[in-house]
Amino acid sequence: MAVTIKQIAQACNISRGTVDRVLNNRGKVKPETEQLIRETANRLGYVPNPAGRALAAQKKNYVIGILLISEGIRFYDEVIAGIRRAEQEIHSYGVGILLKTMRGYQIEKQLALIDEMKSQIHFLILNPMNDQRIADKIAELTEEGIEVLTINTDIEDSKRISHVGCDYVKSGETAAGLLGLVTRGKAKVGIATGTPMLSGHNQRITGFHTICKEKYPMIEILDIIETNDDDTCAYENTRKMLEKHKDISAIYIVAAGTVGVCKAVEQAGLVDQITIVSSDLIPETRDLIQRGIIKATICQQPFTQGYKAVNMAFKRLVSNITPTKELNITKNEIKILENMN
Amino acid sequence: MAVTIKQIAQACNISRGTVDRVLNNRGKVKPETEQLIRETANRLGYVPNPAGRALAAQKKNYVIGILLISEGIRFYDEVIAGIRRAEQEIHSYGVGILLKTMRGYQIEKQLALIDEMKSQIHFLILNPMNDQRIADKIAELTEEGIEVLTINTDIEDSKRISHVGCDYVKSGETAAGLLGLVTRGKAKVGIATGTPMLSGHNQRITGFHTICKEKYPMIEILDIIETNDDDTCAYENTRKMLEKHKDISAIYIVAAGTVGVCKAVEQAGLVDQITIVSSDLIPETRDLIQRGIIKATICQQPFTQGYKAVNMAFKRLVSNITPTKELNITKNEIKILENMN
DNA sequence: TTGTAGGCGTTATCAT
DNA sequence: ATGATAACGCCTACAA
Repeated sequence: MAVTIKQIAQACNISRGTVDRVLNNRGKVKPETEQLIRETANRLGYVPNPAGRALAAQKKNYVIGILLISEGIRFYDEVIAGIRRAEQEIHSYGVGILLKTMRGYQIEKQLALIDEMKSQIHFLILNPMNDQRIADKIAELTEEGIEVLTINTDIEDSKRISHVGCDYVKSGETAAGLLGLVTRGKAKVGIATGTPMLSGHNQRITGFHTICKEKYPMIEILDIIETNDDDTCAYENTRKMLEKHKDISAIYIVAAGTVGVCKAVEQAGLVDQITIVSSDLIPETRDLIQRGIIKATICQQPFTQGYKAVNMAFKRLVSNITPTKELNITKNEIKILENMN
Repeated sequence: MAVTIKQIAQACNISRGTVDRVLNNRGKVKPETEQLIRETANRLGYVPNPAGRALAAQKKNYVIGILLISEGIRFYDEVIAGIRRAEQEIHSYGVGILLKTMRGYQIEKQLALIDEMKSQIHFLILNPMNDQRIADKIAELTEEGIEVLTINTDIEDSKRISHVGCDYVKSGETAAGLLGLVTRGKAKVGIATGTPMLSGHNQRITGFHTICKEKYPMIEILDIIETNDDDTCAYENTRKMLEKHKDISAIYIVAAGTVGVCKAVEQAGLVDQITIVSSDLIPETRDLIQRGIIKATICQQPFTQGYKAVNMAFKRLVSNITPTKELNITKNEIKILENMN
């Protein structure tokens, strides 16, 4: 059986309370006592019992706040599904979830929503914009004892304790690697990105570009258009691109707007000529794969992102366990018709 | 806060002990009391608190037995890694793991090992051979209060409470689907299976065959050889196959023996002509992918299989939670160079 | 600075 | 058939 605080107390001829004070750095312990306790704890290999901790932590009624820029973006449905699943599991431990969502990328709005949530939460899972003011807000929250974990998008030089998300560069590399295989290394590609304002989108393009250059020199990137993560815009710009470049043989869809891009390709009657690789898997994508329009899509485990983020927050609050890794990277999964689901 | 036994007891004007007896079906309760308690529990939405249960279960010193036919098969390294990770996590709950491994497919040996473990364990995770005697043994254990969960390979018509493993048919379908994409639907394929004695191997071939027939009529299966999951045998038989069928343009490696197959292809100087798709990802496969010999491999989340199996056993023992699903199917992941790790 | 005691929810044992 | 009580490991408020 595992070592307990009680056993350490006995071994040191001291009370449980004091051992607890040392092990949880609550101070007010004589240095030599502390020394002794730490040594015995290490010697016996003490590992806190999560069940005990959870039980004791219940009275605190912890709330985990979550703020996502998810409105109007279907991708987040799965992230939220993961959050809900985790919520069920932690509910019986007396920990609750406060989920807020927003639409669009306005810094002020995000700051305001964070402030609004602040008083009701003990931890924040944030889908941040990459801006200094957000980083400052994270620092402020941390000061006040509310730690922050970023999800899906990270933010540079901030005090967030950890990040859960995919490796966007590798996502682009995977898309290129797969396209290289499928086209036998020879293609003229049009890239449909979301917006250059989101680093994740840019990183995907970087990764895609790198692999093309290094491994598939015969894959040529003809054009890069923006969809603004919007299908109408995607349709319009793809249509123009197809008119401009009659020799396009492949399209890499970096972000949302998938339906619009594919509509343009279909209407131009180019389905058989153009190999389309997309990103993420929403129901519409599934449909397009089933119809053979999209050949493959690169996914980033959105469910896992939501589930894992909540679980890390939970462990931090209830079991006082700090995330071991600063970066928790989800897999870049290749989905084709046969392994889609 | 969630509803507790105590609250139910108060609401019914009765002691916690009785409520516990009802909720855990220990009998010795007056029918009308039972009725009342069940109703209030449902009405209030009682969900047992896992932390409380875990704490109380500790004194039992549960041991989860695991028996794998893993010796000499590198694939299982990852399964075992998953088991070890889960072991660490459940250790502090006072639950231990007893892992036994065996080599080769002799029914008697497996039966003997199960008997040997029986007295020391409270649950068995089994990698079973598909034989009636094993099914009978599972029934016997279940009778005696030791429930059984199958891992990686399932067994028909047995009393195992659940199964963790991949969908082998879909694995084969995925391999074919990917090969179809890469070869643009036109290939002459040689299949290297392990042994027709293992249903998983056969199911992969079935899936592969189905997709070829339905979706890629121009993919022709020229030959099927056996590797016996052994590299020497794989090398020899691949060599012969390559001599016999000069026009082979792709190979699907169904099971182990990957290194042997690839060695034969390399020695025949056919690396550039033959597209190889394999199954699973051991270090040697990784190397072959890096060298461009293998283009893609279909994986089945071995780590997750081990981890999940132990966790389900743990929950069953400690929290009295029966697996919701009878089948827990892991994903068939497509790995190419760029998303391998 | 240190010790004591009670409670978190569940289960087991012993008494009634 | 039912109730009372102690125990699991941890945390905390209060007492010393």
